[in-house]
Amino acid sequence: MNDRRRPATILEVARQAGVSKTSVSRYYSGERERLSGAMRERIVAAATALGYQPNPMARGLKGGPSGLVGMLVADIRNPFSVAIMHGVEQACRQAGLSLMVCNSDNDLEQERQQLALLSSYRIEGLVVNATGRHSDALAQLADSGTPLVLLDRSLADVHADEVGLDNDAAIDMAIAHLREQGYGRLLFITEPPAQASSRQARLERFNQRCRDGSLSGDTLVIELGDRQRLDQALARFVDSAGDSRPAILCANGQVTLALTRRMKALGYLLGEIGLMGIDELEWCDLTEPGITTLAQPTGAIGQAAVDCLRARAVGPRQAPQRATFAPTLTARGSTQHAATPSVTAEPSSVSSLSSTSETSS
Amino acid sequence: MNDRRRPATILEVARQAGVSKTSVSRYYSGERERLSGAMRERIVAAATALGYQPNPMARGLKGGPSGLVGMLVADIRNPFSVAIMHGVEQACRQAGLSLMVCNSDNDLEQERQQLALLSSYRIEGLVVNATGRHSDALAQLADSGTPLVLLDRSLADVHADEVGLDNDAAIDMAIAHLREQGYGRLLFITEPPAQASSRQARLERFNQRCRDGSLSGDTLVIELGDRQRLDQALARFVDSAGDSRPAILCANGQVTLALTRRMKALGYLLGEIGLMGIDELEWCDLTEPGITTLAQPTGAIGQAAVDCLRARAVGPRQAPQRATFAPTLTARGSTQHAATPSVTAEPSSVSSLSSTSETSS
DNA sequence: TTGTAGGCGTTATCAA
DNA sequence: TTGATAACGCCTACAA
Repeated sequence: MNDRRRPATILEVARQAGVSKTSVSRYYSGERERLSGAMRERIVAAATALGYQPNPMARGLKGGPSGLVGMLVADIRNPFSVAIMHGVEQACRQAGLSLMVCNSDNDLEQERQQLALLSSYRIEGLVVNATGRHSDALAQLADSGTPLVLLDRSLADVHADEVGLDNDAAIDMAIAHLREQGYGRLLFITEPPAQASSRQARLERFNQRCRDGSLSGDTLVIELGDRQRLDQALARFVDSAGDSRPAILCANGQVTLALTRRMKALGYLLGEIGLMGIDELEWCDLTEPGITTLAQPTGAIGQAAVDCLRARAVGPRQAPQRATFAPTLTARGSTQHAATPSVTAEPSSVSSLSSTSETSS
Repeated sequence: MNDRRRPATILEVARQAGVSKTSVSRYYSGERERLSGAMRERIVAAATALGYQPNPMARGLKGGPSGLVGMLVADIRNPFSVAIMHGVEQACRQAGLSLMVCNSDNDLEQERQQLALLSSYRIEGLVVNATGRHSDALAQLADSGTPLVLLDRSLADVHADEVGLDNDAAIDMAIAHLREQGYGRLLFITEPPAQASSRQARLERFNQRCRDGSLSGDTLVIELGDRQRLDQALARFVDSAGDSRPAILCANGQVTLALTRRMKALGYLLGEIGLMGIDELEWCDLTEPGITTLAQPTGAIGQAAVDCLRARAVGPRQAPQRATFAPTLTARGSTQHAATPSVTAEPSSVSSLSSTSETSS
């Protein structure tokens, strides 16, 4: 077939087919209808013989649609990010779009660069899981008209759609479950919320529920690396519980992981001290007695993100939208103390209370 | 600054600076030295005022270096793939290269498309974790001169460097460890090796060691979804052990996960029946009594991949290279039966036998 | 239905 | 040390 070092160009196809560049171009630009049958045949023949494939760079230069969607992820090693990415990808595929992914690794400078790279490739939309700090690059991109979707974050100064978990619902579900299970004293643990709006939202909601209800709750904001402080806080919290049963609510999967580690290491009994986390992790049913989680519907979130992009690509400039999704509760042993007999029989049998209705606010 | 909808072009910068396009181009193409001080100043001034950034598309059209490296991953949801990706990324960053990632989701057609996309963007190199099946697209890309590195796979008909685990060493280390721990009867479980060369290599080595040694071993090739067959095979294996202690060796992280699930569900005692897996997973120390693993040095592997790319970009056409890395053994409770007292004291204290010397074959 | 010509933003060649 | 000009591969008026 194509033995040349360089890929075939439209001109070569045209020559080989004995037609003009224009006709070949038309064939590949969705105007096949306007070509005669004979013309089409000659073109296909020549193109396949030469192994021709349109060069997106040249295409992009001219300003046509690129069929490209970009995704910028803050931390590729976070399983939650990966799950969302997979959702976005499937949605793209279904829509005939290609997805290119960059990882900013929580580095602002990286984010700048990746953003520049992505935007320079004439992407038709960008799905961003921002590092959270203020980013003028992002704002600029949004202003330039590129459809933008913010995942699990909202940036005050950036004009963009937002898709993510219904944080209020999540916190409420968690609290309700923990109280139902007989836990009277709660500790909410989160990484520093800084500019990460979803962390803020969860923290705020928890605090709010502490204030307005009969809830006896406390919060701990902590850098996950600070093992010493975590251990101390843990001990203090457990001691302070008094008659109430203590339970811990983890703001996300990373926190759940860190906390499970520490609790195991310090010999706390899961369930005796309740443990529950936002984000489902593949090992939650493997570590005895199983960890209760609130799973985010990552597929739906990814799909929604792409939907936003496409809507914005077509329609006129609308006000930023916001789509939130309720999580799914999977109750396991970590929120079940000895005095509460029930699902304990089979470790793998879990009660799954799902509520995946879409909401908007 | 730049209020226009469209990003500034080199021509606009040139005009504003009162110089020619060529000079501006030179400034951004690493030929700053050849410009006079005054010229440089005018250019920077104009460029920053306009917020100018070279357009990679136009650059790519002309054929200059793109500073872009592509990575094609077969399964983005596999933590091992993600770990390697992170390694590749860090190496790229260090080398001043940008990385774009595509996921083929184990789909051959997807792989084709992503490949076309990536290659059309004039990437300077491609790191591929192929789906494994024959891919003429890949072969073509390699022939076209794009530096190519195959991760954890080798494709007979593709001319490319290969980087991955030293599979023979890994199997040998695993077997040695298991025997040391007193396990006399071994079962190696793998997903269908089909075209996945590393699976094949591991399987073959295990078989070979069975034949030439006093090793009493068996192998199971299984589709992970087939729970029923897995359970049966498990039961049969355990029954067949007789006097010897049985242990299972998992070919990769996915297998380890599936097997841990089943063993827990079926009530087998980890350690009583040995369990060990290639690939380290974040929960291996969390599920009692801890799972013994052989961790791949993903950072080193990623770095090596990028090194290959760069070497090939500079140097002349060489014969394909092959770099393999030895894994790191982390012994945990799953390969320690009651009769063997030792590390059991502290769950978090693990004995780590590392051997990260690079080898080549 | 088909073809011609010009331009997208950049780099490379050649001349000044 | 600089600048004019011709590609690069494609798309898109416009013309036939």
